[in-house]
Amino acid sequence: METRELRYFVAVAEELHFGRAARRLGIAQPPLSRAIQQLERRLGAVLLDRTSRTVALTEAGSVLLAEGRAALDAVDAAEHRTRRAALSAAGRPGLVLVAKASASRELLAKLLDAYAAEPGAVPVEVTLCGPAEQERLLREGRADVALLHRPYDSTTGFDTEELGTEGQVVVLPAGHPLTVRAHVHMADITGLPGLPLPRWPDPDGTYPPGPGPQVRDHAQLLQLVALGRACAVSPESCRAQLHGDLAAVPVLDAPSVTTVIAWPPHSRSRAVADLVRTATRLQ
Amino acid sequence: METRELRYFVAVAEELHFGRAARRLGIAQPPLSRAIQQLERRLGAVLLDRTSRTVALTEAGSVLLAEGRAALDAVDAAEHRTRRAALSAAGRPGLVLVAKASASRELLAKLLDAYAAEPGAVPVEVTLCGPAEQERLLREGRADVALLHRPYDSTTGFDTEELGTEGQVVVLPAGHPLTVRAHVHMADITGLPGLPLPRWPDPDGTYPPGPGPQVRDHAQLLQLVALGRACAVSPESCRAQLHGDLAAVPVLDAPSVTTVIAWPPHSRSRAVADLVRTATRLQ
DNA sequence: GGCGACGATACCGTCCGGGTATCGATCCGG
DNA sequence: CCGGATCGATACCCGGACGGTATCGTCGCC
Repeated sequence: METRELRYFVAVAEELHFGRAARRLGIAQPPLSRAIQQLERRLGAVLLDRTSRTVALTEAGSVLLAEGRAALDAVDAAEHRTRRAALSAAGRPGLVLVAKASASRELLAKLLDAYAAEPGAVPVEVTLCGPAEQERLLREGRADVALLHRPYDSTTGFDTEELGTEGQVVVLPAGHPLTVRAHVHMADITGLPGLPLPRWPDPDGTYPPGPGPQVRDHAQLLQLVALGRACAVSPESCRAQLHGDLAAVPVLDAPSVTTVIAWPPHSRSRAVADLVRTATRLQ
Repeated sequence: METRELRYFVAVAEELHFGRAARRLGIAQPPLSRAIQQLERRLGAVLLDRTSRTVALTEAGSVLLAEGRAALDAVDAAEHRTRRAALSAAGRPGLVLVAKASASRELLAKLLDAYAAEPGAVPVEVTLCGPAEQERLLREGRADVALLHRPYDSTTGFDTEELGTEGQVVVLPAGHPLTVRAHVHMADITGLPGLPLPRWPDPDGTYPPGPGPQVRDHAQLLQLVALGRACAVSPESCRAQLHGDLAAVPVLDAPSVTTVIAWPPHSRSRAVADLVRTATRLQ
């Protein structure tokens, strides 16, 4: 199977419309129809049920959609990592580490300092981004390592090492009645009048339906909490980032959050291995 | 990047010889040279240092070799899984489970029975193979789930659930002086006169140098032990497979072995999920 | 210094991927 | 019930990319 065929199929499977898919791919519709037919013939499988009005995925088709996306990601990753390897041979950027903007600044600083002190350390570029984006960057080979937070981030398909576990706190506007409590339970804060929990985007960038404000990152969220429009359940370490308008109370029954360092398997890079080793030795 | 280019590059990178690589690919040498040049131009990276006498991988080249192999595996996997999905829609084979021939028959039987009793269970085909082969089958999409043994098998890039941990025993010919002991340590059995530990093949099928007989599977190994030509350190559960000529003694300081069930990430199959859930509920 | 091995280059034919035009089927409005 | 619109499939044509053969340039080696 050629990646071209895969790209074509994925486009059609996502659009469920040959015309739109062809436009997205920048080709005409007839060659696309032909390519899909050829692919089906070669695989000996019907991938799409099509009438002249509708296109639907078959069982085999949805398997190929999922697997094909992963395969295309792997090919893209190979390309990006090769380019990056060529550049870093010619000079600068050694490693790209991606972390959520809300990640513990303390842990990150400690890690970078400790690694920089290692013999043979290479320059580390830090990319901060919203949640869910990290996974994509790592999968596509635009980053070498990521700091992820289980159970919120999926570590599926990556190698990981645990760096530490912490409980969670609820972040509230200063002066909220609950802030006098030594601790609370989840039941105390779900459905708090006027302070809904926020909605985070799904991996595809859309928001699940329901109440609560839509947020993209932690700074936005804290802003909303300070404005009295939301409350937030976050790892304890976020307390270091709270200012006077905000208060935090431990939530006893919230799932604890594990910070992990994650990297793509097949990574043969000594730099990644060194960084991971440094990270695991931190505590 | 097209998979054709990747396949070409991987062939050259493995052979380090354009002529041989071309023969392996079934094409002539000039088109291969051209294809590699094109790839290098498109990537903007030198992948191979070549003189008219030698070919060597650059840094970027070895990155592309590792990443490219993984990407090609992913593409092959997509193809195989799609074919299998199309077949299973048309009838039989539901899941392929791959286990080492030496795996605990007891656990395997329990798992298969329990899963078969689940509502909506599909037929499970069991493939037994030597160690290291499982990883390949799973990665290439020829199998859906595997029973692996940490730390011997690499679970890199797979999702896993632990099924249980057990200690190890040393398997000796019946009547050997050590068999009267209640337990031993590793130091007692390394360098045992006339009873070396065997050598297992590396993932590429070759054997590491050193003393000790070469073995491919557990049955071979037990045969050798019974013949008094080797001793073996194995998980406790192998005791169920020992006959009169063999004896087992616990090894206190051998690393304990964890049996895990592993499956490829992106697996959206309900059958795999059911089987895994069944497995984790076993104990 | 000449021979042999090997990768690069030159040149050519063919097949395949992509384009335009059109068909056939289905849905929808009147 | 009919005509237009929409959408995927088919027919046909063209250009470029891929593969093959012949040959060159270079390097190592006897």
